[in-house]
Amino acid sequence: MVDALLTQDPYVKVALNVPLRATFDYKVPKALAYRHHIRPGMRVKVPFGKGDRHSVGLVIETSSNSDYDDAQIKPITALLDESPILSKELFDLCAWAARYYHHPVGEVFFHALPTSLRKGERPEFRTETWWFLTPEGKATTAESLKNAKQQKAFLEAAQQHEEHGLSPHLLTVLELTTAAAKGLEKKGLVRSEQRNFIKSVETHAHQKQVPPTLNLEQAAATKTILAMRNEFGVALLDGITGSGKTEVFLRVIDALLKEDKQVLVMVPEIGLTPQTLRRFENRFNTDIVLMHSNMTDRERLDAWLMIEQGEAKIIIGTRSSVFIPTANLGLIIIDEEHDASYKQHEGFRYHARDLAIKRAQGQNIPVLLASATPSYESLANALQKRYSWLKLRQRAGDAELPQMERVDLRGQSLKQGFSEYTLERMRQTLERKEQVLVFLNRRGYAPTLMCHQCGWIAACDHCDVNLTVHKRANKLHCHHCDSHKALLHTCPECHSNELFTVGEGTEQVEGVLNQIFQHTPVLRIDRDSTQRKSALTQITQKIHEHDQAILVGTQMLAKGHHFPNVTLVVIMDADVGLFSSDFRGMERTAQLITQVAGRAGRSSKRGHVLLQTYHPDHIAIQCLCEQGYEALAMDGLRERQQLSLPPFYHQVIIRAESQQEAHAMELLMALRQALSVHLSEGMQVVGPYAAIIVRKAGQHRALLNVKSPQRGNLHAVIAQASQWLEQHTRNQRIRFAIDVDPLETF
DNA sequence: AGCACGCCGACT
DNA sequence: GTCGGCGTGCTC
Repeated sequence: MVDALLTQDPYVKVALNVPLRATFDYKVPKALAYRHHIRPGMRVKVPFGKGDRHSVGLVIETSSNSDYDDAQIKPITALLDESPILSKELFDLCAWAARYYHHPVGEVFFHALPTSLRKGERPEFRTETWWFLTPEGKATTAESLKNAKQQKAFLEAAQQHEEHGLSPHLLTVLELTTAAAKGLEKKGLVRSEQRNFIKSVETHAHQKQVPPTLNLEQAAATKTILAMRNEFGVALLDGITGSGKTEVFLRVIDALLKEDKQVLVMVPEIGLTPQTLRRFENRFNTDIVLMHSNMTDRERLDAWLMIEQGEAKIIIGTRSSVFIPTANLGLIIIDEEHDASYKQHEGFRYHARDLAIKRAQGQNIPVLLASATPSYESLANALQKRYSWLKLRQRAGDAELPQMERVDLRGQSLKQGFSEYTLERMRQTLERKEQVLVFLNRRGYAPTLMCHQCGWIAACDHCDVNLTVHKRANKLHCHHCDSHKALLHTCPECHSNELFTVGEGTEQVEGVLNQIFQHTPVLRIDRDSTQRKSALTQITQKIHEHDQAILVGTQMLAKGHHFPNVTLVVIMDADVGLFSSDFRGMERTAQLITQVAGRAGRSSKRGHVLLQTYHPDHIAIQCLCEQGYEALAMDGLRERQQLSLPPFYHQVIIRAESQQEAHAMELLMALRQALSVHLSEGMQVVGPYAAIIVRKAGQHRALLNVKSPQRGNLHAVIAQASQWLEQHTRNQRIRFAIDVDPLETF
């Protein structure tokens, strides 16, 4: 004990959940050091700030000395953990992420913890009361309690479930009351026991299934992945829609479960459909834990503990589950790896795919990236043989790939955005009792409201964008800051009442199609129509009920849902993204079109895709239609290399926001000046330039783009920049953000 | 991020 | 006279 006292460092460096890049030094009280061994990864309660304010902090390191004057250093109030709450691997991952993304350490560490643990609660399961029969209860006949009906029923149930006891779940199912239980407890016939809440096996919907036979490609992919299973490595499962990627997942998971390993399956934010979950549940007779944003704090902590203690073998989660602690992780799968929702867009701007790879490296396990439209980054890695490239090019059940056809809109008279040819093809499809999917990535009724007399356009008061017309809600809505106001009928400038809409959104298209195809149900799938909890399930149900139907929707349609009877897909505006100011515009559009096109013609019927375009001869549109996504991506990568763009060059964007128009820009100009002496060969600084939408939610936004062919010197410069920014934004009302590997550059 | 400190307008 | 508005500065 005396030895422990001598070896314990007198100071600890603590990370707090504040947006500050510093850690804070505290003293370890002798009494605490005598009883406990404080180590990195443990939570502590510390005084922080004025008054007797306290915060929860995480010990980063123990230290024999401090740069601070000993008199100013406060002692730790309490030690909250007996052992580190973060494993060595996760601790290192967070520390690495804080450095890589130049984000305040404390915020990174606390981001990795469920809310209740951030607040200092104990990492314990919620307990629940179970009821058991006592020997006296066993000897008593239920009949003797006929005066107390509830107690009689309870005792009978307890006798029936003598072996395992009565769980709260059983109590509800059997309609038993706790009042009865307490009554029987008093009589000494039953006793209660507090047990950890663990997702109950009895609620599991497992049905034994015969797994389908794998085709040659699937079998080869499965074999390759399994051969990688004992060491770090990345495989890119590049499989067209319908090629059976999920079946490959299931086979690999099955093999790992047999070795008693855990598998983390990451899915995009909206990709977590009940369909996906059911598919896993039907296959595996093991607990599957979900981690997503709609869970309560309590549910989250219980799931976190189940995974940490190895009770749950399969984890399906969104972005933040990359930080989930595991007992024996064997593989990370990232489904739809190209999806932008893996990157956090504010605050701690990490990319879950990239962090997953880093994590796997630290734990020496493989990663499986999967997509029908892999990101250019991953394709580049596959080309350079850093990833194993596993291609699935065959569709299950001999289904043919959808045929892509361009519809030339030039000189055509359009009916609310549809060419006569498109409408005719829709008619034919519906007559065959098949379904049509119309894709338009624009919500609302129309993107613009304009005055016929004076040309006034409805714009947002807080952002530099036009307001979107939502006719059904009778509102003008800003899709950037979410503000809305009542739909106007007279022009506020010239008071004419000749206001008209320009362009089409899904709401308008839904209405138009309802008029044209009066006997066909038209169903809309977008954020507005699926806001209510069960709305999406209801809509998909309706789709399956009818033979003919038209689905109208935004990119929500591209994610995960299967519509087996859709044989025609109409892309209303294939040109968005062709002339985008963002270099990733083309990649995004190609992914979206390919994903939506993949919804068509799954089984015996071949699918057709119509791309309405004003640029049928555009090289990209042509390439996508005739040669497909991979060919277009290869062209795109060549172009990226020539233009020194990612993934060949690395980028960091520094964003600044200020109330005052010029402040953000001036700050970044000064920063650029300050950085100029630190720049090395090959580095470029672009900007500062105003954001495309300069004003968003009342803030004026400017950005500075720093590029380099090497990561090392780029990070050195950004470290300088972050230090400079912390100093120079201290008293001004300017906010800044560092975005490493940004997905958006405007 | 919080929170306290501090210096100027309309009110029981 | 004060209550409170949120600009400014600091947290080991």
